[in-house]
Amino acid sequence: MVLTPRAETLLKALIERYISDGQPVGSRTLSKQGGLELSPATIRNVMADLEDLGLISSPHTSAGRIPTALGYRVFVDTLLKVRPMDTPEMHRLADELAYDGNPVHLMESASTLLSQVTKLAGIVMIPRQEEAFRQIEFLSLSSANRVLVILVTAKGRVHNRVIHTDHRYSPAELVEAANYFNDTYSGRPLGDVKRDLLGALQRDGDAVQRAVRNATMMARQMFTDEESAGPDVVVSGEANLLNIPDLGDIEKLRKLFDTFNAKRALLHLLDQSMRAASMQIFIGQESGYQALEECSVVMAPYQVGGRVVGTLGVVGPTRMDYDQVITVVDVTARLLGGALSTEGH
Amino acid sequence: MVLTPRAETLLKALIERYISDGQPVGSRTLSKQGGLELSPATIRNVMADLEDLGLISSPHTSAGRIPTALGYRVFVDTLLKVRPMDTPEMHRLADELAYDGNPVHLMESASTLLSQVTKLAGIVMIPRQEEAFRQIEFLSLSSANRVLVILVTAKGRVHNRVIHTDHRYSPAELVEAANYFNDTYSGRPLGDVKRDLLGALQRDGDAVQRAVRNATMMARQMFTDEESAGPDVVVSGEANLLNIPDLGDIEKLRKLFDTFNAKRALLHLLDQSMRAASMQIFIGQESGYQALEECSVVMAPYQVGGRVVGTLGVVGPTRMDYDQVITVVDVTARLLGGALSTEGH
DNA sequence: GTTAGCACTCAGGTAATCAGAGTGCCAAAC
DNA sequence: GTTTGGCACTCTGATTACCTGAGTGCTAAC
Repeated sequence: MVLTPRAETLLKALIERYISDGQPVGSRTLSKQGGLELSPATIRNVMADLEDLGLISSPHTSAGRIPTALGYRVFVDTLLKVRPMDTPEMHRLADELAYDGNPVHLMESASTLLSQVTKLAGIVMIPRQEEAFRQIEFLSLSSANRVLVILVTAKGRVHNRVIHTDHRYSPAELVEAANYFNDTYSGRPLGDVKRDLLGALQRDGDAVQRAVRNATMMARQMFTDEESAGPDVVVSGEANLLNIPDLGDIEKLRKLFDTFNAKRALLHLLDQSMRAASMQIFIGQESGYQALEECSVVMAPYQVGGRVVGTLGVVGPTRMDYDQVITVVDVTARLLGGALSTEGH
Repeated sequence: MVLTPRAETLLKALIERYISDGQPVGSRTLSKQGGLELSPATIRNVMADLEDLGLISSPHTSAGRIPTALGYRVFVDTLLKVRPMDTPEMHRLADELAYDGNPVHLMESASTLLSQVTKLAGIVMIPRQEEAFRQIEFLSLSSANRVLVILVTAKGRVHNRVIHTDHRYSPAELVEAANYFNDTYSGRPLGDVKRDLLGALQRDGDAVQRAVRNATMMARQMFTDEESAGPDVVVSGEANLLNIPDLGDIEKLRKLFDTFNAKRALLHLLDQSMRAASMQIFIGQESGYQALEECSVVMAPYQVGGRVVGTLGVVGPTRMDYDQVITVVDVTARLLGGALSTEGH
């Protein structure tokens, strides 16, 4: 599929017009504002070619043409020259990203930012990275037989949990238990630690010292159904999608909202985007999900210290302002990565 | 406004019919299945009376009648005999309420439960109660100059935060600081503690011992912009509302979704419900919020140990199945209270 | 290759018509 | 006096017919 330069500019003009108007675009309209000086008739010829190539189509005989998914694809891949965002605008965005030290809040803030600027739905994935064990502490609570277990990971994330014990431990016992644990497992991935603990269940002999047994027992409770769940997703601005006439069919909207709630499909897309390590755009059915068939998804991974740690993006109707969305997603990804790397270390 | 018994049963029949059908109800329909043996003409007479009282109205001359907000009010207050839920059904609900020890998960679970059973939107408020201080611990992290502050409240909730210090503290210093703090503030409300800390800023003289100064400084960081925010709200099942033909106007839906996101209106309603200490029902504009004008809200507070600690409910169209919703909300409130009070104590 | 002209198609709006559902009211029946 | 049957009236919603405007494809001329 090779397009003449003229066909290209025509296609570009048509798509841009359609994106801004939402109406099928006819030859006359294009002839007047398309930039190139051609009569409607000529334009009709070119449009017929474009239709043969599957880039545009007409909803019915006597309406103008609208881009197909393939048309958008070509537009996005080869016609769209994304202009870099000017610095003042970028600073404005950066200011919106409130960082209060809590990474989850930061993600939420990024998601709202995306949805507010684009007027579409913003999504941000918070990956639960496989972290390494750093330190565990057992803290006796003043009420009987309860111990607070605090787990600090190598990245400085803190998990805690109150567990019930069969008897009251002395502070000394607790310290001893913690020491054993910290010596043994420091630096090991959490997954390993967990596996070990479950294995320990079996080989607990009488031979093992009490401190070890105590530590094992308490730590095991800590790890039991600790949210080992998958990564988490923040979605915001779904309500924006209600505004969009393209998604007129309420049934489609419903499916979309269900998808947002289920989040499985989103996770999959986000995951793909993680791997891709650069911006990805899914147009229409390209995402492979029925509910997203009339939607496009623009996603970009964000990095901290050169490593991809998560991904974010925007979901909207196929007819979205790709130009704007792409820059905003790109910039937000960079800003988010930047904000995260200023996190204490 | 006093209704004859006949008018009452008629109103009841009409509303029940309208709730299940969604169509304006005419005299013929009512004559056939209304329970009472009357001709359409008679029924028309009674209906005219009901209309004069403002309990029902007709969308236009030749449609049947539909209940007004006032009509629903009377229906709910005096006509509806809510039957208690049967125990097997109740157990089924109880099973849905998964309690994994995390109260927030429990609330989310309750909200989903509400929305799934009623097919409407469920809301649960998680009040940030004013808690009392119980215990604070400072834990030296292996990386330089970072201390993990752990705060345990009287109710056993744990907050933690990593703070940066100007120099490295020895374990002994940390213990000393914690001891000072625990001795001084044990049992005091968190608000007091916070106030004290901010005050301490001023009267920090050289006279004060080092341990005290250290403790104050670290604890102050802990309390700084600790989410002192208001209570939190969990909303789920909003997507259910997309299904409902009553809210046909997409603009209204949008407003509703915006309201859910903003949550301010909800908080206010929930707050009212907290005070009321028994179930409350807002029909149509009774809630006082524009966005909820075509909605009803059914809320009930839930209690732990006889004290109201939060409130939950359902939002749906004015034309909702009040009978079902009321029992479900009631039962869920009791279940949630029950589940919460099995929480360790 | 480009353009003007022309016949053709189709969606969407407007108006007219019609059936169905329901009401209000009056007079007769109970 | 309450209830009922009957009848004229009203209004919605569906169906149909019609018309206009926008747009196309094709052909022939430039």
